[in-house]
Amino acid sequence: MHKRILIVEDEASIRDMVAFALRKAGMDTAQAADARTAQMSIAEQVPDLILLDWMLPGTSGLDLARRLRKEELSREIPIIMLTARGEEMDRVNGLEAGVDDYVVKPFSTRELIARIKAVLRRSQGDDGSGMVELGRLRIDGPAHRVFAGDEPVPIGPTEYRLLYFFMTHPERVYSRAQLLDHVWGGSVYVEERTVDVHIRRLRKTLEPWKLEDMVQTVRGAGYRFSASP
Amino acid sequence: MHKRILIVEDEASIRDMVAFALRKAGMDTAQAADARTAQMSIAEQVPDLILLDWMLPGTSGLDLARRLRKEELSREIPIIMLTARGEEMDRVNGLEAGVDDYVVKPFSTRELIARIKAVLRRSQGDDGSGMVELGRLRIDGPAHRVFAGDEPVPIGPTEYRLLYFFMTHPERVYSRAQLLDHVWGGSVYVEERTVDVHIRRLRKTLEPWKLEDMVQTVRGAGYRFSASP
DNA sequence: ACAAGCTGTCATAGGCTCGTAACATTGCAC
DNA sequence: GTGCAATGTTACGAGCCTATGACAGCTTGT
Repeated sequence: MHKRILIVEDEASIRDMVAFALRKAGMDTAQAADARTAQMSIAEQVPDLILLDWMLPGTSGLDLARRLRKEELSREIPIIMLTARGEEMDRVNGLEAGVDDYVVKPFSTRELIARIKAVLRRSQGDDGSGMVELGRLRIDGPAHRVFAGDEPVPIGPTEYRLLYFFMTHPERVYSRAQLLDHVWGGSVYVEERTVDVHIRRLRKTLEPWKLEDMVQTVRGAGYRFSASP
Repeated sequence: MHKRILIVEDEASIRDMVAFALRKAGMDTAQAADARTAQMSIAEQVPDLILLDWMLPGTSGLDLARRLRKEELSREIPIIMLTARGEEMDRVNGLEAGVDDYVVKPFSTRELIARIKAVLRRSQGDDGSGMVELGRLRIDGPAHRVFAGDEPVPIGPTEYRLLYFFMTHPERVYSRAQLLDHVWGGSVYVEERTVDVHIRRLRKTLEPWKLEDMVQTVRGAGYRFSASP
């Protein structure tokens, strides 16, 4: 099943180059030269992943990323930022905006494709059925249910979204701001500390199955979901 | 360890200028004015990277690139193409031929060197995934985690940053002042002896895996991180 | 309208880290 | 071997970060 990648980049030569490489790698591509076109393209057909240039005429890539995170339609789409050399220092900002990964120009298409595949793999639990499994935990997306072993786990809406995000993005640290962007959606303003509370609640719901250790605190950085202690 | 760069360019003045800049940047250079000479040079000593002019008398740079990709000996050598303005549209062809990057003339030597370093870095196992490995130690940047073999190593924030710096800059001595600058970030003032304490703490966290000898004292100079005793 | 379930915020408690100072050791020059 | 300088160790109080429980406002279902 071919993945659809939306390339948002104002420089035509780079856009074409990337599009060519991706098609050769068996992906479908759509292109946009600016934020407006990008949003129209998304409205028309939701891509599986967005490659987003940092510098865009008009609305910057970062702004567009933030905006996409606020829309229900586009919140779940993974985003990879393309940044020029020297813009690396802004990584932090991008990560806070809920960007999934970065590729620094100049990049080889091989590297780019590897990253794309990595992000797609991460954010899809692999089989596209909506089922994700990690350790003894299993989450059934379509059914909106969580299982520990065979037993169903009672869980509230926000905790469910949080857990779902963690299950689809395991083994990686996320700051409170990132979690807010990915799980809450950025359109709402809530205190960062609120994340702590929901982490606590998630741990508590996992306690009966002794799985609370999967939610790990990384002091000074954020939280991580992992199968290994 | 100096990298060897082969410059394939018919215009002698450009060739010399580039060679001069690269040597100043601590790289070794070899030169060739045409495809035939280039292949002989490679046969004699395999370079770490090839700078290849797009336009060459006789066999074009693109053809040479294709040819090099077919040879077992030269298949893995990264290639950077030098193209004149207006030739950008041909990027696609270059990609197809397995070119790693492009630099458009006229270029500054600083840019060229940056590109070379970026490509070399990528070709050396730094795949941009944020994973660093040295001896039995492995550090996973995105996950913010350290492993000794397969076991996770519990580690605090500062020790983590210190270890991360060491892992990315191994086999080299750093004074306490340098470590403060790189790990603590020059804007804070702390006693130099504080470094000693953190070195001690780092060694202690590595002790359970008998890896404490990787952190080595260089009396009168500072500390060094190394895989060999 | 009422009950039950959720959520975001706060205040407080609890732990963990960090930078220093003080003291112990080691290495080196003479 | 002596003595000085550099490094190793340990202990500790302050400060920072997280965990936790309580609470009032909301939403949903009855």
